[in-house]
Amino acid sequence: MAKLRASSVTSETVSIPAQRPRAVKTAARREAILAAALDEFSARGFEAARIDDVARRAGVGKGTIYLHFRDKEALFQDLVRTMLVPLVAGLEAAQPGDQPVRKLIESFVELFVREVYNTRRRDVVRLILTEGQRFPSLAEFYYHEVVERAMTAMRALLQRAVARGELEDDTLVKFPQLIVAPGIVAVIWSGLFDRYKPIDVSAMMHAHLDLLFGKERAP
Amino acid sequence: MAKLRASSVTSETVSIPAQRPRAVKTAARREAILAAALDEFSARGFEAARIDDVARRAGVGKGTIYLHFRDKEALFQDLVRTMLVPLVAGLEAAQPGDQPVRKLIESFVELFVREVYNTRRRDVVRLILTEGQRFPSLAEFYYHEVVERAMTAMRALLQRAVARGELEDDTLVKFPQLIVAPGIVAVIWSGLFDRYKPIDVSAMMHAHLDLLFGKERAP
Amino acid sequence: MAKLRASSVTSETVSIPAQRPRAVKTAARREAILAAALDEFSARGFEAARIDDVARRAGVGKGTIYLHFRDKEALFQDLVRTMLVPLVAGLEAAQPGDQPVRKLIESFVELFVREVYNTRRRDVVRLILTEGQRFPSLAEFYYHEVVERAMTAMRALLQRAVARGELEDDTLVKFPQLIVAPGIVAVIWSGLFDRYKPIDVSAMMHAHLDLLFGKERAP
Amino acid sequence: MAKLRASSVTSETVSIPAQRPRAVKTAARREAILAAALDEFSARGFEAARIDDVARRAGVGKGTIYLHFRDKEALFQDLVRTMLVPLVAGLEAAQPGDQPVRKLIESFVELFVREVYNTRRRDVVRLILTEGQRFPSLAEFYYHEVVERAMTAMRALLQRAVARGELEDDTLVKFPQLIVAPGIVAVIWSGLFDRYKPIDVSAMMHAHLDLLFGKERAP
DNA sequence: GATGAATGAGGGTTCATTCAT
DNA sequence: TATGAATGAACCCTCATTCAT
Repeated sequence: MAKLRASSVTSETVSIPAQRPRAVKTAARREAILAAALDEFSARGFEAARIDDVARRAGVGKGTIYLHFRDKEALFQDLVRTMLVPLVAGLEAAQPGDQPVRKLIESFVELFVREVYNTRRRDVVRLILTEGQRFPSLAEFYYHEVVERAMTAMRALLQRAVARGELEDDTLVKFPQLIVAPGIVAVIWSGLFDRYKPIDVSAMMHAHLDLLFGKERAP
Repeated sequence: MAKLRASSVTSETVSIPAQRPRAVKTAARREAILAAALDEFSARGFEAARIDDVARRAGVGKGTIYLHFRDKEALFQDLVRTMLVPLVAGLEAAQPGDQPVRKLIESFVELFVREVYNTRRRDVVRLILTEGQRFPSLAEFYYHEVVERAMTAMRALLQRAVARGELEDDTLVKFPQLIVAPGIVAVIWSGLFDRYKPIDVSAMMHAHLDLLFGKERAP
Repeated sequence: MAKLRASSVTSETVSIPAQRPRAVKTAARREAILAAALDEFSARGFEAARIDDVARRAGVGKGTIYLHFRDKEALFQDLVRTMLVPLVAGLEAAQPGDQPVRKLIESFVELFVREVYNTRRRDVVRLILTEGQRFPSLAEFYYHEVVERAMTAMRALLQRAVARGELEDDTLVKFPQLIVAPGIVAVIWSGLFDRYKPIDVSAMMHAHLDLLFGKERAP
Repeated sequence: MAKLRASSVTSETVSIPAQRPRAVKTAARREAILAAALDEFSARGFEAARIDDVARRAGVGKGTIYLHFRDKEALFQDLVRTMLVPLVAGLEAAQPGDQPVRKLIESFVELFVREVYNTRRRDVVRLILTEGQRFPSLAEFYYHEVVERAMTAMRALLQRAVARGELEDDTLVKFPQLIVAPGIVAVIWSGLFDRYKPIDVSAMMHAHLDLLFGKERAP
């Protein structure tokens, strides 16, 4: 599981307003803008979010945003890419080793819960799901850089599970989306219905794995 | 399966500009506006959609829209409710009879594919998923009127399946969302990635059922 | 004083929806529209008043208004002329006889209070004062048909008062507006400040006459 | 009379587009907008005036207006208050000294003619008279801040005139509005009828004073 | 670099007017 | 004659983007 560590992913902004080299201050500003943009885009959607509010929230002038991002759309796309690409990198670095496939997938699920669902990245993922259609280049990027690669990796893994007898047949190999479907649903659900009925992602996803792989024996 | 027919749902507008009573023409106009609105909202999202374009597409003057809907948001919400509520009614009318639960769920899945996924209603569902967060009243309506009721019905059904021995345990009873998750994912996917890799919902959902209930014996 | 009666001025609408000759019904409708228009124009001003509200208030369809008046402005101008012209006619019919001038002017003041200030005509006068500037043709009409004629008549009267020794000099002959100024002010005041401090026009105008002509001996 | 000087009131905008601190330019812009707004509101009335025209006339972009004023109504109300409040302050600073009351009132009349009637403030006053009814908060402000205070001051003055024997009785004390009535009428008249018969306010108001206080002996 | 005042295209909404019924 | 659904010009206001300071 340690192998699935997404190391470079925990970039939390720390602001020490003391004397720092220009480059550092610039980078910090960029981070502040991205964080503010995530807040605003998540709360109101891409179109309704106002650059003015992003600036205010980031504590910078409106013009400053345009020093870092060409326009509103670039800010949006950079935001999405900046916050998800490192994660994907982490994913690809994962070494199957010789564990049972189910364990690996469980690790993956836990990584998702820990590093995505329980962080701001959940909002980024939700933005892709909700706004992606209006940004074909983003959808394309995300498809080729994330979805396709993840599915390929997944398929290899699942194929191995079939070969090992961990899975009865190759149904999942054909539709690896089924593995992540509950995660997607949880992200959507949390945006729409959490106030009415919060969802326990971790429990749901493990239940899901039980259904796919058979119930785990109690430890 | 016939019992899951959603009969009154196929209202397609046909325009014969001949002599028709005014009421009919007015209703037809309303339908045209709703259809155009669905197109525009789906293509660009709520915020970016322009009333002007809806009007043009519907073949009416801009002011006419305001004779039928208080404002842009009312148009959006009416659209969503108008197109989904009849379906829910159909769902609730479904009689379990004495069929195996799996058959019932298959019927449900097929109804979804036929009456939602393969129709304009897929776009309506997608609009809820993508815009619902910005319309709390819509999310609330949809949660109480559709999600909650559907989950309750589902749970009863699944409970019966457990009692009958059709399901090994009550995992699904706890997370009935898992039944529909692939459907949700398919709706999202079709908006984002269909151009890169179209998805076969029906096959995926049946594969999903195979995983949950065990593979069906070949017919 | 009886000579200043403005007889044909009390046209209050009475609606008997029974069988009436067409012409009568048409005229009644016109009256209803004018009455409604006065309400709306007075309450909101010419620009802000909506034809729709006038129609609703008059109990007719919106289109009906256009059967009686060319457009919104014609409605406004007809309204003003319809309700004031008969009054002016009454004024001109006044015969000085041989009464003291002060008595005549008092009669005039009382006519104003009774037939203008205490009736809907006050609102008409206010509309002229507040909207007249934007309707040059109305201002012109009103100047030539009412103001100029009234001033000429007034001047003749005042000249006589000077000749008779009822007035010390010809100051008022030069500025007959001074006679009516308090009436104008009262009309304006009643629209702006009556809720804070209602004004007693009659008392104020008689006080004004006392100042101009000397205090009347107690009766 | 010098005591009634309304000194800080003659702020005419002078534009030297040279190097000026931003604050100055911003203030100048605000003034330009107010001046343009007065033109447009006076010419067409509040409702009919277009923000676009105000902007064009002020030589600024449309959006600029909204940097200075919340909306059209705020622009209107700020305009009225900005241009009259300093004057009222001037009024209140007036010291009666020991002059005859008539002299004081003459000074006041002359101040009105000089600083109101012969300036743009006449248009502001006219706007209050013609639009005030539709802006209750403005009417209220104006009543409490100007009318009421002015009337109180006036009454004190007139009371003194009675005590000194300058006035025969307290008629004017009861209706101090009679003092200013000709001024109000002149403002209205100038908007409606000046093109047909211009009015000599100063002469009219002095004639009015003659009538109230008795004719002045030639100097 | 950083700012925020200024801009003006754009879009939601209103409402006078028309005209088919 | 009477109606009110339909229209679209008009207009207020917002907000992404620019640029002088």
